[in-house]
Amino acid sequence: MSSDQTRSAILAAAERLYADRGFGDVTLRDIVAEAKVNLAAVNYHFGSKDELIAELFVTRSLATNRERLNELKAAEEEGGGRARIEQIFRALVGPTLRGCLGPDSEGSTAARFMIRASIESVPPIRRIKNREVDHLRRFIAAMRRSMPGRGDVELYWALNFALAMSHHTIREKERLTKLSEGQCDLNDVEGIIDRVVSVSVMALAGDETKAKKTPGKVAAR
Amino acid sequence: MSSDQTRSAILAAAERLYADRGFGDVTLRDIVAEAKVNLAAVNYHFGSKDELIAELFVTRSLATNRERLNELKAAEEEGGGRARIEQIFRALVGPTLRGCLGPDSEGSTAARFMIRASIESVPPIRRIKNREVDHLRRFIAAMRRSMPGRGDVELYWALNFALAMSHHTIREKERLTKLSEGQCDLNDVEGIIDRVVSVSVMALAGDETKAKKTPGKVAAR
DNA sequence: GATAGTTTCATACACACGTTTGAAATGCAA
DNA sequence: TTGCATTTCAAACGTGTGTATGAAACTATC
Repeated sequence: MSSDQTRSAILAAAERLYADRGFGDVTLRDIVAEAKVNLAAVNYHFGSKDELIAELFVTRSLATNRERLNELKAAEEEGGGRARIEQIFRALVGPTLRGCLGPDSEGSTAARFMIRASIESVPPIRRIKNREVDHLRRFIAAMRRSMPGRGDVELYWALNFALAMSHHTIREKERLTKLSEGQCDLNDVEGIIDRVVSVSVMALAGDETKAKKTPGKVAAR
Repeated sequence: MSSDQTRSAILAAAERLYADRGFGDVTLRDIVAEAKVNLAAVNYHFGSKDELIAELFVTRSLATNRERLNELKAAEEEGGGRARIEQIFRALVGPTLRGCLGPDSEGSTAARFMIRASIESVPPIRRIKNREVDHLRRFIAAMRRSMPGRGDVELYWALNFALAMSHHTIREKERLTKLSEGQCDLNDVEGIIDRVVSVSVMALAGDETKAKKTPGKVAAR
């Protein structure tokens, strides 16, 4: 058996098991059993368990980031260097939501793995996530070009909220289904993207006075 | 030493250690060393490690829920049974944000513990969170009374997004600080609450046509 | 087909973990 | 003080873990 076959058998088995049962409940012995390879193969090919997890996450994460940037680039070219703000948000949250929700969501191991990674947040994955800042800066730059009137702070908050809605919906999709007793259709991915994008745009474009400082009534305590 | 002293020494030590180093890195032996009690005391007083964690989380979580409901109740009484929608969101996200962000955030062990619980999501805590649905239904009911015109689905989504923004901001506060190079002031809790509430209101009250279905341009792929 | 390099394999290591045990100490009521 | 229940303690148990080892099997090159 060639080396690559073993490597990818391990990767596939690990991703499947992690997706199904979470990081906490899956041991190397489970993985090698599923992959039908020897226990020592993991350390031989990946160095350690953490590096295996990291490789899994990096692969999927890079793919998503590439999709995001492609959409962003397309939107900017279409607008001659300035994408419409709505399209920027769409490029930001679309790929993730499409990947993790929707029709493939149940079938796709990759999607379920990324959901797990989002929920459980194990050390090697956290380490990688912290390097994602550069990637997000590209979106901030695009937003700045798109809405030169807004201060940077407003842009950061809008981006933060867009990611918040997107990730939280993925993380808590089961709770939302349960809470709404099935009334919220988590399979209608495009509808969800529309919602998230629409609210994100409102968060940024909405009432300027409100966005800067809502005097608001202090809640009773 | 009376039984209660040992119990609370364990609780305090555990909360402090979990808050500082996370659930994954703290063992029972660390806890009993910090609490200066015997190893067996944990199992004697709590039954198991998971039950200790659960008790910690339940205590803090009940306190937050109580605060939330108090604010909600006050708002509804003030409005004669119908709270303003803005106040409902404020009651929902205010206590959590105030607890986990702001000036106490660094000092308060409880706050840092709850942030950890939000980030790491360990099994016993997940189990408890799943029972939180009933609590959220009270807010849905209040929202329904406040805005009888809206369909339930819209209410569920708005509540989902409000929690999303609140929790994500807490979870990722360090990344947001890093991304914005300190320009987003995570210590200005009331300002953050204003932002979250304002966007939540917009998500619900904003353009009806938009909220139901944004035709929107399908993103380039 | 001999040789060097790569990959597999069974096995064991070392250890950290949560939990259990049974005796000792302590508290408390009669 | 006696007797009984509660609480503490040191020690060990049993298990599951990631990792290391060294020999065997395999592969490719000459």
